[in-house]
Amino acid sequence: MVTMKDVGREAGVSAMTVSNVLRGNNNVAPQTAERVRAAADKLHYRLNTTSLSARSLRVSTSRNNTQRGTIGLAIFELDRPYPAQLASLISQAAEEHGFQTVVQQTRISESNERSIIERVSNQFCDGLLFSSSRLAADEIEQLSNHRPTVLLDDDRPQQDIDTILTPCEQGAQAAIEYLYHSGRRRIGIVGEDLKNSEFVDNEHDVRHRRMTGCRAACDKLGIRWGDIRIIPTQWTDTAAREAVHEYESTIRDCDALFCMTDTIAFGTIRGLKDIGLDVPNDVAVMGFDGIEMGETMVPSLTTIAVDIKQIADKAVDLLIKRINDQDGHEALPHQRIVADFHIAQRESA
Amino acid sequence: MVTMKDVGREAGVSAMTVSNVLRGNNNVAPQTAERVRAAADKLHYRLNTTSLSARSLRVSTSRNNTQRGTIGLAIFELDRPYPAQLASLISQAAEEHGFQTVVQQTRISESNERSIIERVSNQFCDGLLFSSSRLAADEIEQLSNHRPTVLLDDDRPQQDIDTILTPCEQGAQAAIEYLYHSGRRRIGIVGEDLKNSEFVDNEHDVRHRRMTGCRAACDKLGIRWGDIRIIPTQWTDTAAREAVHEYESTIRDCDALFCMTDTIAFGTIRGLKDIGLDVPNDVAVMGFDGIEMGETMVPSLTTIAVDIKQIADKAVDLLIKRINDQDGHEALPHQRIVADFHIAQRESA
DNA sequence: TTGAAAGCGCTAACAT
DNA sequence: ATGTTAGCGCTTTCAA
Repeated sequence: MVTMKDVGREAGVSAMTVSNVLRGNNNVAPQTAERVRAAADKLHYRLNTTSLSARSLRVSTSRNNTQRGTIGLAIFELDRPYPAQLASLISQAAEEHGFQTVVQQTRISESNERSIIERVSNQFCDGLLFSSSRLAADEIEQLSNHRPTVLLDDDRPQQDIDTILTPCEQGAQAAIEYLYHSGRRRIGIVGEDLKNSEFVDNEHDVRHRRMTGCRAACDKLGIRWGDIRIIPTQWTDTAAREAVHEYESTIRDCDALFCMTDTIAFGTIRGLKDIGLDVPNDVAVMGFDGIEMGETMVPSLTTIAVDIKQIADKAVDLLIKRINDQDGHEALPHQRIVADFHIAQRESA
Repeated sequence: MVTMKDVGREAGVSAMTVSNVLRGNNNVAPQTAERVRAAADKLHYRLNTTSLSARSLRVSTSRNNTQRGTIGLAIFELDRPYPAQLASLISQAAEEHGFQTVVQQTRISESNERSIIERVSNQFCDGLLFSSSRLAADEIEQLSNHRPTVLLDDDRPQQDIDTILTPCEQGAQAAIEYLYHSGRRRIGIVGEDLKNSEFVDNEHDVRHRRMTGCRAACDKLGIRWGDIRIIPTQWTDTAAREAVHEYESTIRDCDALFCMTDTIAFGTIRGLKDIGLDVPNDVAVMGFDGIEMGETMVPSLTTIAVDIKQIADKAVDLLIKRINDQDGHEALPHQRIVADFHIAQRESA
């Protein structure tokens, strides 16, 4: 690495003069400055910014105004539409505040999450955004050395921490009611995943919360919960498609299916086509999330369209507030925000 | 800011002992270590990594044994299937080598890319993966302080740098030939984007390379290039759908459409449905990329299925080799690798 | 098992 | 106009 000392030696001046020249201080003789610039150029000198910050921590000079922060986002999957869209929107929201976002994939593994915090977030992020974390809030608190943190869709009752939630109960309830009011009476739910109980470790899980909404709808509408058909599947399109095949007889008994995510709905519609059922004539299909793809697909997807941009914006706003108020002067109480949604009424239901 | 000195004072030891405890060096008495940890916790101590790197620039010894590396991936969009899948696979490949991946979205903006390198990658990444970069290789080289870098899908002829490419020419040629050999004679191409020429600044652009493949196929098959219909559109599903509407008369003149990406094909199929054309009976549709969604959609998408996993694996392998051989002892020549593909023959063509 | 000293690259403050 | 000194928070080295 080429240092200012090296450049100084080449130009026959001290490192200090090099520093002055390179920062445009006008207390250097023009011809000296020219010599220094030539030397820097020749040696391919680059300012080492890390050493800069060591000083600027205390000094907080002009340079600190330009240097903005970094947000770490830990998300369970990068290659599914919902988390991908969320990550993209968060990245943009942060950018508008002058923050850079670094995204990391957890694959819903605790050890991955630990590694992310310890090896990356902890090293250089000013704040953390954790989507569907497996870690308890106090462990995050510990591992992250008390960095500002906002959780996404983690509704476990924990000690003070900010969290932003998708409207699981409300949305699921609205979906069932929508199907019912459009005249459907033999309703099925695709997406409970009892086989995969390792991921369902508490009743505050997204899955459970959506199920709770379904039950609430049934109670309200006077449907016996036992009459609802449940089609279990993992939360991917291919698994959902296979589930439709596997549970064909159950499916054929339904005139409407509520899928716990849009991705599941996507696979479900494909599965229905495979077994010769028409959407929405034979079976109405409804999703949950409101991913962009739902509008383009054939048939277009009626769904609980969560305001994903709102989630991104609020998460970033809140996190940046926490970052700027590290010492808790303002003592904003910890928030629990539930995002808005609307029913995107399209072709599939 | 709380420093090691502060923690040391609290625990009644020197800063050095604090450093040893916090890095897990086992040359500290257990009860002393415990006291130090308690003090650090109490004071909410945070390691200041900026000062770290100043030293480790030169030293890079023990840190590297225990701590594995970090790869920075800069990618143009997070919420489109192809880049999302690529990012996910790269992240997994890196994980298998014990590397953590941090993903950042460039939105194809030069200033974003600069900011990513300067503010993040440069600070703590051992190597960089740049997908469809707008920056010239030598600028990356400069900005990154000569960190190991592998480019993805950037075929500009540049001074020595590794690059991994999608098989644009070969794949596009194969697509046109496939359509021709299945009996289609009125072929259209969806996805040239002449309006958006700011992004087409050189003939080594992915767009141009795919077009080149199409021309090669025409030459080989004896089709006059002028007979090929071109439907311009931006590379998103919604834009493609609108393009179908806008160019309806051109479209109705076609019996086959080659779309420059799967996402475009997705929107195109929707657009065709809108104007009452059946896929594949009225119009065959073929895509390019091989994203997973293509298999599930209705109709399932015949496409040039690029071996995305291969791209991810090779990129990560190569980058890690470069990282481990920083001083160029082995002098592996710079690579230009073109990924494999196959034709995924499905319903749409 | 512990800590003192030196120094990483850079710059503010103070000489010369 | 130029250079010297000191010190940012941390770690390596080496002495106690």
